[in-house]
Amino acid sequence: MRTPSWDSSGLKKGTWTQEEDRKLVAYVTRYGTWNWRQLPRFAGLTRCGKSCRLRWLNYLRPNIKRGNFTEKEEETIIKLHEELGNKWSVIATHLPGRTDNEIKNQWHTTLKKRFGKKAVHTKTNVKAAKSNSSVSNQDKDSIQNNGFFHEDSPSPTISRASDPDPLSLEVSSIEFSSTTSDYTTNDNLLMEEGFDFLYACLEDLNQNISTESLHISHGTIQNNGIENFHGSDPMTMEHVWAESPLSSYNENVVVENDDFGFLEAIQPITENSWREAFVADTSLIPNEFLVPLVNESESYFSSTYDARDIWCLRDNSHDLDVNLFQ
DNA sequence: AACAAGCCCAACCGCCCGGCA
DNA sequence: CTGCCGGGCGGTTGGGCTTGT
Repeated sequence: MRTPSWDSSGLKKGTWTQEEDRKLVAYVTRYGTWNWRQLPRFAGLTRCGKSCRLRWLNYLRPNIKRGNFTEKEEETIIKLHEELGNKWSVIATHLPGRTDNEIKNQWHTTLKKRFGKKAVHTKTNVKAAKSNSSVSNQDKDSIQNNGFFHEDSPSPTISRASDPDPLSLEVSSIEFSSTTSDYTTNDNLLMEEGFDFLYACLEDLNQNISTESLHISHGTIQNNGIENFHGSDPMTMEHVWAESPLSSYNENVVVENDDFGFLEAIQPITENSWREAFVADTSLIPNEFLVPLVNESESYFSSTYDARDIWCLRDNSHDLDVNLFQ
């Protein structure tokens, strides 16, 4: 779309490349979106945080539904737009898998012309929509929590029986059931070329996950060279887990295979999780999923990266930006 | 085939709001 | 109370794509 360019501060703008997408996906699936502004630096991206956030929310996150809008979806948009006005994010909560941006585009490009004259909304009903909106915070959270649907949310699990877009990034094979908190695979899983690494992991994950009980197999976490960012005492996994944004979700999920520990991050996180101290537990990171911090010239998924190199955790741990952990 | 016009949508921009110190 | 920070949101735009001539 937009021609890549750089602004005065050296940040890249314009169309995202596949490589940038890979970096962002790899980083967010492992670490979540703890702080959008800081994230690009640690994900090896020369983008502003806002741009990363937008790219993730509108394009890369799981459960994004792409392709043409169905008649039913269009009806819903028209109806809700009559009711709510340009509250695209609110409307989006009624259309699982659709982003506010996509709905907005659909309205401006197609629906407005067809129904715009009919669906004139007044200031009054917009106001009413604001104060009386039937969309609860929970509904909003369900679509905003890192792009994942809250397990308590009424939002349905997304199924994509119709018009799948072969180019879409469907990581929707992970379905957060409202009752069992388990994973199920979706035979229709489609991955864009270049993301098969996630596909492969999801398959393996499915084989290695038990839903019976919570079981943490890790022992005491070493400080890994990061000192005092979370207290001076060595932390136990229980502490991390208790403080983890994941702790309130999918507590029945057991990751038996540490190799896929990074996929824990693909689960919903609490609203404030990004504000919490960032814990870089590199012991769980398979090298091939690490995102390089410094050297961008090499392959990002190369096994040549050592976790401690990535996070500057060897002898030069003092190089680590300690502000990140404050 | 070549060109123009319009369509479409990813991405950007600027403002707003909530949380926090 | 106030100012700062960071995410959310709605409006707008750039440019590739499609369609019409």
